[in-house]
Amino acid sequence: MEEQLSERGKRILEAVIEDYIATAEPVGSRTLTKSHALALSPATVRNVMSDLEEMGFLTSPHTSAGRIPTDKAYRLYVNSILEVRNLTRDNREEIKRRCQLAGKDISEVLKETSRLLSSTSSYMGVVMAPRFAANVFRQLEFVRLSSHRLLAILVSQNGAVQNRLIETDHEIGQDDLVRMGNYLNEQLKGLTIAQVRERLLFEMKSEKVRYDAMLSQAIVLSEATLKSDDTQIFVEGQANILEQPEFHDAAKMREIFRAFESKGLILDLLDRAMQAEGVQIFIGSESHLVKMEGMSLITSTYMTGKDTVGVLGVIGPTRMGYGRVIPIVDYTAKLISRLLETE
Amino acid sequence: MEEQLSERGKRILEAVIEDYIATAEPVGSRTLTKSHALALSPATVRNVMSDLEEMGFLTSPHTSAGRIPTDKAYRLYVNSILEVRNLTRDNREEIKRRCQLAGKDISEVLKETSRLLSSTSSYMGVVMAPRFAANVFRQLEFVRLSSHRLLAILVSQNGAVQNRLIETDHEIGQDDLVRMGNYLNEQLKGLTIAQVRERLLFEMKSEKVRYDAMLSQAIVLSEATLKSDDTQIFVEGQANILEQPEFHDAAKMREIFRAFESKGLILDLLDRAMQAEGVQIFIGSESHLVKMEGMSLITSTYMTGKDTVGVLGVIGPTRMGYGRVIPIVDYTAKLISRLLETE
DNA sequence: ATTAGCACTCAAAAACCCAGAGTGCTAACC
DNA sequence: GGTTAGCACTCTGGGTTTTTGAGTGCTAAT
Repeated sequence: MEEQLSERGKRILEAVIEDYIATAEPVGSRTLTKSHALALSPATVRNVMSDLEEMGFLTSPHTSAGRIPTDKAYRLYVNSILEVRNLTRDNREEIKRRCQLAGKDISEVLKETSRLLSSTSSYMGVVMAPRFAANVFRQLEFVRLSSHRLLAILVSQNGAVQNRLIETDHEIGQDDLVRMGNYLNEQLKGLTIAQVRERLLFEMKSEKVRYDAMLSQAIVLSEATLKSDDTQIFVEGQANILEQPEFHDAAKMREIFRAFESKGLILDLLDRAMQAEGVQIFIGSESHLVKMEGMSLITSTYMTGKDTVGVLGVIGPTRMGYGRVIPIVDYTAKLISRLLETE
Repeated sequence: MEEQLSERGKRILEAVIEDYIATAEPVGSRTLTKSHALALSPATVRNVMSDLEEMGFLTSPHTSAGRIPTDKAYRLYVNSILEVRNLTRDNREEIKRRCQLAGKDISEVLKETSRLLSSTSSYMGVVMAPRFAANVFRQLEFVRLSSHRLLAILVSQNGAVQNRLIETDHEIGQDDLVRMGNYLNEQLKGLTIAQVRERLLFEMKSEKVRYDAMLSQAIVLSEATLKSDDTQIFVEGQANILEQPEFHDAAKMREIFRAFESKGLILDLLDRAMQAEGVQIFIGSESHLVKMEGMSLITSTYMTGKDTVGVLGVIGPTRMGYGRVIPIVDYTAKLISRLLETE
């Protein structure tokens, strides 16, 4: 059944996919012979297309329309037919220009990166901030806001900052805070955030801490700081998606927006993408998420030094310009990695 | 020309508005007499409606459709007809429950507030973070990330945090940073952020600093930290807007999303809303922004202590449930003010 | 002043028709 | 054999026409 795909079959499949990517319309034998210079008659093409349909690479929405590629076809396409174009110099320049971290908040940089991805690809950009837990602890700082309220600021090696408001039962003076801070910073130096957490839980039970009210207070506070590691995700350029003809229909639009409103869905996907290093492509139903039907995701991980710390990418319709977008994602990820290098 | 509106006229106008709010369909004399128990025949109602149209309170999209309220009508409605309902206990409880700042990032709290506004109103929630420049300086902290890169963390009185990555030319040691920090914190205590900035620019030129390389370095660094006060705005629940029948049409949807993509538009509006204290309502074209045609904005300022520091609200179609939404916005703003109190 | 009655209007929905793009099949062709 | 021309058939989308029904404005009666 699964007979080998002939060279000609491939060529025609490619042509169909490219036509469909360009027009978003089902493509028929006739149009195909015209737009692509295949030295074949429509009738022949029809036969081949019929075969491709049988093999599961094409479907027709109804009997007398043209045919559209299936997810399986896209998969084949990106795996073995597509040749990735190089980025133009302009593109590269623009990306470099807009990924500049000096003088900015780190999350601001990531948001800008997301915006950048969206505007250069003209689909949706998505960036997942470095997972905090995997980062290396750098410094913990307490700032007293009022008698019962203080602010904990946690800084990681690569410059990511998290802060938490903390309400305390007892009054705490500024000098207490400084002492606590010093103690903790000493203790926790060089650990990853996840390790820090373990350490704190462990210390909570130790003899020494048990008899020092202030220390135990400090531990409790920093524990509070660490829990709830809500990973930040930046999704930008949703309006771009609305431009795509396949989503012109209002109901579909709404569905998509609802889906992306809670970041949970994307988080799942990106988490999965982080398992492997480098560029990855999820096509439509491959993600096994119903909501992602008709959409593809191109991601790449980025790193600081040797550790994969995050992932970024582009979400668009399955019918997206893979050849154009893949290098954008790839290059951007590499650039971010370079920027985040701790030297 | 501008004759006085009769009592009956008001009653009917109210009925029209309420019907239109409920159905989003032009309302005719017949339907009106049925839904609202007016002891009048359709014909009479027609006459009155005709008068209202002449006075500019109603328009008809075409001759044989019902009528819809104009912006002017909404204005009259919210000013002198509408009676604001009280919040239900449930509503109040939910708002309280979800506005909880302990253990969270301050911007996380604001984002959640925005989400809350959107979900309780079922329109779009919007929150503008406290304008940083107006805040009172609390602490400035430098963290050394690597030999040429450091992180400046600026904390304001109410717990808002901004941080910036800074690249330096010369190498700077950790102890230098501590000394700089101490010096600056001493100097800048109690000033507003805006004043801090002025002060720094002034100090840059002073004799004392000119001859102390380290100090001048510190000044330059903190200047870098302060510039670009990008006010954060949180807009949530855009998908809610898509649910509204008046935006079912795809082109309109896209337009709205494009408009809100750059936060500039909203920023303008919110800035204006911040001029006056308390709840404010902008109806459709009143905002003089073409993009806001067909949309209304209900805002309220919130404060820490006696100072107005930010503004939050709900954006929806002009045809929105004012009576329901106004108290939501009002209550939320008050709650946030309470939470931000420095004690 | 109010209302019943009536002729008139208009947009939206339904019904209808037609052209065009596409298919599958068969038979001829190289 | 693979390829192609020819043909009958199918379906969708777009345009036109018809119908329907809610709504209006006016006039005349209450």
